Amino acid sequence: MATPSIKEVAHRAGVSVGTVSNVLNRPWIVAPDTRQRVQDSIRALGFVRNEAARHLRAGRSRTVGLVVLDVSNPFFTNLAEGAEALAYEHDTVVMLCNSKTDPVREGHHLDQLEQQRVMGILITPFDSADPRLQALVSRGTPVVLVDRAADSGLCSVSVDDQLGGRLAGNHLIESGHRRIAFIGGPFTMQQVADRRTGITTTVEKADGVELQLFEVDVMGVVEGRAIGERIAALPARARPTAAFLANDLLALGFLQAMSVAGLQVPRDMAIVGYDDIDFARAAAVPLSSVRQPAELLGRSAMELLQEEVEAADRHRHRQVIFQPDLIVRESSDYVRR
Amino acid sequence: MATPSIKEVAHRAGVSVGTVSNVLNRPWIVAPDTRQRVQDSIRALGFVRNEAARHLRAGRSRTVGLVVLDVSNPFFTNLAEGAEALAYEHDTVVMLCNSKTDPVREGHHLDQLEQQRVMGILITPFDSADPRLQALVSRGTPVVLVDRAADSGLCSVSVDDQLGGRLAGNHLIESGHRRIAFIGGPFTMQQVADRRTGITTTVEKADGVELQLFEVDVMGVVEGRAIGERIAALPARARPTAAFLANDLLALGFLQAMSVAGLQVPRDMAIVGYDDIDFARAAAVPLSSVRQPAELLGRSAMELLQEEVEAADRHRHRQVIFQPDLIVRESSDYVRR
DNA sequence: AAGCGGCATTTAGACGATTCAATCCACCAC
DNA sequence: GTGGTGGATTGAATCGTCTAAATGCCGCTT
Repeated sequence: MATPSIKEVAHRAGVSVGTVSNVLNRPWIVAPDTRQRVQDSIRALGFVRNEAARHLRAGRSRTVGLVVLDVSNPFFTNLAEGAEALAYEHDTVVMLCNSKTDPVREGHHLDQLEQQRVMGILITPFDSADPRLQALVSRGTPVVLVDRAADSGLCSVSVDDQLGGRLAGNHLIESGHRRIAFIGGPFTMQQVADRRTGITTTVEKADGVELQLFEVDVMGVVEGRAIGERIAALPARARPTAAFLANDLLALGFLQAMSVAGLQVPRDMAIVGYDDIDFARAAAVPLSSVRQPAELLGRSAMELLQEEVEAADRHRHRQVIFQPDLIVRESSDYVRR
Repeated sequence: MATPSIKEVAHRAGVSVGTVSNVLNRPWIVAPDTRQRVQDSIRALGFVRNEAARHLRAGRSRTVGLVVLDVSNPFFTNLAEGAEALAYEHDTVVMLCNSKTDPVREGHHLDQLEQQRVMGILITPFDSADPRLQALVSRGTPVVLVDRAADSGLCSVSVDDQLGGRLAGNHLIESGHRRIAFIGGPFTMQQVADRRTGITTTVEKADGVELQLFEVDVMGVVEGRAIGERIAALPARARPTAAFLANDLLALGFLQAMSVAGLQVPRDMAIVGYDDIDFARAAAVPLSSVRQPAELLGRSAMELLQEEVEAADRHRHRQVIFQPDLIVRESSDYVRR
């Protein structure tokens, strides 16, 4: 009843377990007729390899962990698809884990992955300085940071978030905005901090532009809507005329709040999001957004990991950085006099 | 250098491996000072349990596979979150796999999961009659169908898709539409077939209403846009005045195409989608949609699986069916005279 | 006929954790 | 002093697969 093992396959084929294993792993060294007999036996019994046993024996698994901040953010699922595409070619499996921007959940997933002795971990960490991450690495699990630059101690694949912030900032300032909101969070997250730094430096260089900061715990549609309501309720005089949001989910929620509050986008409020997810262009008012090459990020991260795993000793950590693009759509396409 | 094993922990603590294992699994039977010594040793060496070994010994893993049709569809990520929430409580891990509506990829994932001897599999299958699925089950892996009703041979959690189709159909007919398009695919997928049957029966009961069918390979934004362009190009006389799309991604793409083609929604074209994903209400024209309780689906499926795994022998397969709700928003809120 | 090379196959440990029967020891009762 | 009791600990077998070394076998050469 239970799944048959290699032993039963061997018995039925009248050979030893070693031979069966050879058929499975180096079929060419087995005599053709023996091979045939074994293969028949495998089929007849419905034998399925036991990955746990292989893994135990081999000492390393064929699974890669991918820990992202939010699976319901299309940015991360696109990223995951990129990673998985490459994994597929290397006959490895991707285990997608959702930390929900929660260090506790993140830690839990890392523990699980380490116990599974995964080949390696791709992670968009909540905090890349987390000592637990360091410990993980020092205990021998290769880690590649994704969407987050590492210092020389790790491989990483990221996008220049400060540039992203500057692009958005420049665009809004050039469009004549003088009160701009930056919305994102938590500010301790490097991605958010960098995007903020980017727009901050731009604003500081310009004369008479004020930047208002709004922090959220989680960057989802709901939070964007909430902040939007708060801002819409401000007296027009104090209210920013443009908002730069640290991701598109926030921006979409924010946009909804504007429409509910009866504010016109982009006339009363210009909006720029981040990530350029597919839904951005389908929004009520098509959303301007800073585009990141999500799939490429995932793919490159996996590439670096494969490299590290295979080269093992002579591997040098690398930090790959991509450039973001600003995509201007209707939501910010309005020049303020 | 390599991760230490239980043996080294035992040696350092001056006890046998059995004792270490006891500290890990039944700490209360170990004398307090011995326990302390072992725990210190564990900490000092940075010992991490080897899941592969545990699994091999135990014969069953603590992982559940979840195979969905499209991870970038928020419906499925919501569903995944529901499943994972429950898994978390049971100290099990969810492995999220993306079949991309491709039987080959689906098969590949099932193979991988079976090799890993997962506790069980939750799957939204491409084709629930697939003999491979049957084989999998007969070899002993518990399977629960998700978003897809099973016959008595399996547990399943689904939503009444025919009802969903009828709700959409009634709504559109009552709004005065006489030429309605149904768009989805592949038609061989049960969910799609049922939604279609639902609207078809409704249309047949009404006088003088015509239903036009459009089939797509994959239900994504891109495909929706393509079909939208095709339909927008029809002469107004032949063009349907309303479209019911088998998921929201299609609907969002379709909506975009309407706007590009200069057709007003809902006046020139009413639109009803399916799933009611978060983005539906944030769309250019807020989208009417048939809502499915995605998280609940995931949660319930996991519940059934846990039940099957634990009760083992005295388990009776159950088919849980939820009811969908029609959410009417602006995209179909227009009565045609 | 003995020896040898070469191929096909077998044998026998690992791998790391779990578990259960067996052992050990201290203490108490008689 | 003997036997018993019970709690703490140990030892050894086991899970399924892989692999390196060993064996067996055949035919060929010398």
